[in-house]
Amino acid sequence: MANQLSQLDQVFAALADPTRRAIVMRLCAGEASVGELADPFDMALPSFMKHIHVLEQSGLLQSEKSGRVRTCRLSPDALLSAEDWFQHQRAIWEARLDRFEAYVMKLKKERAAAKRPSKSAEKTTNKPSKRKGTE
Amino acid sequence: MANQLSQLDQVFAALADPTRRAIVMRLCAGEASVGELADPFDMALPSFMKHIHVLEQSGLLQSEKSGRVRTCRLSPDALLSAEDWFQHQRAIWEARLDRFEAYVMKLKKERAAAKRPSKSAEKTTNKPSKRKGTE
DNA sequence: TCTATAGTTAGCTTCATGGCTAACCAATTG
DNA sequence: CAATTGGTTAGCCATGAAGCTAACTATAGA
Repeated sequence: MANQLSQLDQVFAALADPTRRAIVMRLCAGEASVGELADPFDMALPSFMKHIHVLEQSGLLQSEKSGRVRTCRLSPDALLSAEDWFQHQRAIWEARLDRFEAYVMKLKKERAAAKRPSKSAEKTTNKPSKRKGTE
Repeated sequence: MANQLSQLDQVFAALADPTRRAIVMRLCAGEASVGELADPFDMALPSFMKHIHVLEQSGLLQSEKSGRVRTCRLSPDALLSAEDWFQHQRAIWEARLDRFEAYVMKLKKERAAAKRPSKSAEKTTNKPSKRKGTE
């Protein structure tokens, strides 16, 4: 678990660079050699290889050399684990937001009840307001 | 679009640091002051403020000062846009994989047909394999 | 075998990042 | 008013990231 966090460090750091993000996007469409990958970029090969290495060390990329050509492919596990992190945070955030909404709703109701106490007062109708609206 | 990429740079770079990821996770549970946020970390306040600033500039965090206390909250748009990036890549990757699977399936069928041409080759078993099981 | 191709290694610059201390506002509070 | 609290600014330092060139290795092809 603590190990995974350290991998998250590397995955996010890898994806923070536009060149590396472009490489990942390209590899989503299928495997390619280093030369093919490097071609669209105006960059010396050693510099480009550093990016490949960063991606490989982060676990986002696997490569294999046969003859004199190294073929790279995406290894999606790291990508998925990063995506999971987002989904987890979003779940927590949305749960909190649901609670907050329920709280505001309760406040509104109490204020309304305070404004016209002639009406049936503290009704405390707990409307869940489940708001699953994908947004 | 190109503009968004530049924001992705900042968001991913911000999330590459475990301290900042912890701040984001904490803020998912609700807003907090700088002091409250900094408390669990063994770090001088100016250093910590740099992290806050990085998060704010990436668009992940909003803050507001009232009196002498600055309150921070998460602004989820940046988080969502990063999550969108992952989902987009995964969609492409899965589409490619489905095509690849279909291709392998076709190869298998052709090989089976070549092996025993007497039988009427199996009907095109189109198993979509929609792989929605990821979660 | 000779040459061109595809990567690789080594070593160098430059700049950003992440940390620190010290000093400095500006609100609260006694 | 004086002291404390909460944050801010300025400036320093060490490390690492991102780029380059030059030289090298090893395979493929003529």
